[in-house]
Amino acid sequence: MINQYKEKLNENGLKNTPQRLAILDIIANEKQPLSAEEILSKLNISVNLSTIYRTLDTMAQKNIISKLEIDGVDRCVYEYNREGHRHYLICKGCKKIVAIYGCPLATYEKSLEQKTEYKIDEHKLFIYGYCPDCNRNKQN
Amino acid sequence: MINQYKEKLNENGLKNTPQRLAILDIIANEKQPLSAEEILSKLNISVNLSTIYRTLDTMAQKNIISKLEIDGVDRCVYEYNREGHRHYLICKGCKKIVAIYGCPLATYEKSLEQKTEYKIDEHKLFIYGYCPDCNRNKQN
DNA sequence: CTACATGCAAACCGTTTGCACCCTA
DNA sequence: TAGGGTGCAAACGGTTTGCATGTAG
Repeated sequence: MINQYKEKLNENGLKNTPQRLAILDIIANEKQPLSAEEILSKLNISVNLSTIYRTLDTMAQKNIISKLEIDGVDRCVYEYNREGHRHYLICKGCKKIVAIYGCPLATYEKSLEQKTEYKIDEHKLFIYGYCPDCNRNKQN
Repeated sequence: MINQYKEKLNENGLKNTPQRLAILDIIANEKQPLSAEEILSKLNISVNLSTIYRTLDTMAQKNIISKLEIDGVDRCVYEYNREGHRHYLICKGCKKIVAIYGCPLATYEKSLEQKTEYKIDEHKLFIYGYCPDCNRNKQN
């Protein structure tokens, strides 16, 4: 597992450092996107916040992870780049962010490209609501 | 036109001030979402930036306008609430934001609600690409 | 006349940066 | 041992806030 990370870094011309391995380990094992502070709090070794930001930026540039700025969420979150296009389900109560795989928009995108004459290359879909827990609490 | 704005403010229990009318006038006559600074630069009268932010917040709370934070765009933009659900087409070149009416996601949302057991009440779709102008320039 | 609005300046806060030191390859 | 990586502290920049003053109703 650690060796996978080392290879991932090597492939991308990044040096292996304990900080990078620790950050990569956390983000690769987390299903939900995490903020820099959340990563900090999950680290077993001490890493400076600015190092975390720099590491995340670097990895995002190498397409190892993705950086997300979500409307209604006050800080950037970062997520390991797994296979497959995905969208996000955001709980307005607890702010939990869940990735959703599969996408209903491929043909829509094509038709939009024709209509608008834009060269479309990407889209981001964020779905908002209340998770079962928060929804239950709202009722009370 | 000005009277429409006055009524809109009255309806929502907001006092009529020259600042509010001027801001409302600009945002209601603009098809693209605007940032606070852009509104400032379009104003004919002098209004303090913090007043602009406060006015926009107030109007957003009253549902007169919407506040948008878009991934890849560094500041908040605000838009007059017209009829109809809409999405946004963002040019990665010039950062221009265009609203798109019509939505292909109604049935998808329903199915997702069943699958996830979330109470879904909203979604935001941002489509990224290059506008005809920027696309042409990219080729050169 | 009073409660809400505004202007101004300072604070906020997540993120970025400059620089000296460190350590991987 | 050279060049990238890290820690620390300070800067950044869009947005927010406290407070004194202004003004709509």
